[in-house]
Amino acid sequence: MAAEDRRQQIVTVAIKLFSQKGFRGTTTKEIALAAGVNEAIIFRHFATKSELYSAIIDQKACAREIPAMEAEIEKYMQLRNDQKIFERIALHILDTHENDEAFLRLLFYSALEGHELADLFFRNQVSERYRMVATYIKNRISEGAFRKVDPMIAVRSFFGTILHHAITNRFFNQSLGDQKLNISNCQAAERFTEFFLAGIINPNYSPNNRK
Amino acid sequence: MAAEDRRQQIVTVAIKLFSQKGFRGTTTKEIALAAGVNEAIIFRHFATKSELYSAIIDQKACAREIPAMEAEIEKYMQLRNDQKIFERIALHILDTHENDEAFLRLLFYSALEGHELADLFFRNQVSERYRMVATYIKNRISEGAFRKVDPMIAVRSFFGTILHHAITNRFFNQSLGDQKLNISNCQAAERFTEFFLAGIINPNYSPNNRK
DNA sequence: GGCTATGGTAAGTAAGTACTTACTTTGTTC
DNA sequence: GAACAAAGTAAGTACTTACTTACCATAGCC
Repeated sequence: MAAEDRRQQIVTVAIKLFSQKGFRGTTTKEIALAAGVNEAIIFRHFATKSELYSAIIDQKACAREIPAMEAEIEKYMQLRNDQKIFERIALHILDTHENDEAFLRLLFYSALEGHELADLFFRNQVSERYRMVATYIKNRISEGAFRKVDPMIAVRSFFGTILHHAITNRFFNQSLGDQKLNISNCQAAERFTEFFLAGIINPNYSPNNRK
Repeated sequence: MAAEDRRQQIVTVAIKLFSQKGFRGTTTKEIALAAGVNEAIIFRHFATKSELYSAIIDQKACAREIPAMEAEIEKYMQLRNDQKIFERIALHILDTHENDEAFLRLLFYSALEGHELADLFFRNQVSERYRMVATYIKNRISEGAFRKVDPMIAVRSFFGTILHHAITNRFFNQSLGDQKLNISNCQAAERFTEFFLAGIINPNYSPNNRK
């Protein structure tokens, strides 16, 4: 196998294992076994185990988001279609976490073990999205469409709701007994968004009669 | 030192270390060093490292909640003082996580590493609290005081908001750049509750004129 | 066919790891 | 103060860890 392919294969295998057992909990021997090569070739491609982790970080933390999704949200923002905006964001988060469980686990391990992945991800991706949504909410408030709330409170409420749903379903669903909430991501996005918007929309507002 | 005291001391030290570095990431030698004893006496008190973890679980997962707090909430529920109810719950969660960071980390490590602590905690504590709040919301809806929403959606929204705030502030505050939200737990409880209630309260309701 | 670069391996090493053994100290009881 | 149990220790054991060394195999080029 060509060097670059092997390198990528090792990274892919390592992502899976690190996400399952953490950085400390995964041995280079296991990675080699899962990749179907001798342990030594890992160290030919990566000087240390940490360097392998760094390669993962480069690949994951700086991954560009699907621009199609961002464009879609931009469009809905211009149209002032509140329901669609928040529904789309929610669905994106829920789907991402469902399709890439490994990444969610990797993020948490990173935060706990003190690697830089979680920090970089927050800095590069989450923070930016928070800002975007906060700005939109601010605009809607000044238009009179939303009640006068602290945009950051609203943002945390919304993202908190969605993330909590994703994490709870992923990690703790078995533990919840009869308190489960087994609905599709699509439904969840719709209903959490409805609930959120009902709390923030200004009931006295009509688009033709701005404040 | 008496056996029971030493045992408890080892557990206390182990909680701290496991929460910092995880079960797999903490060595029995480190625990012994931090407890100021020889490694062998850990194994005199606990047959294996796992048994030490089990002792922690017994102590943490089944810890009785402050009954005073629960009584307080019960009282507010009877008085139908919505703001106080949710504010008190929120404050309890935020304060718990602030005062016992170790426990939050222990829970996450447990969920990731697949120990039973997280599961037990959810089963014994979280699930119960979800049920209690969901029931209250149901009652308020049938009284006409709250809008007709799915109580589970509302519960996840509320707990999600609060937990997300606690976790974000604890783990990722440094990474958020200018998107920080540095307010006291007291303020956070009050404002998140206000925001939540605004979304769920039935605007046409007055206590003397039930549905 | 010989030469070399490259992808691969077997078999190490030194420093941990959980856990044990054989022994010493210390406080209590009579 | 002798007897004895409990609290403590130093120095192991067998195994695993990240990382290394010295060696093979094959493909491409002359």
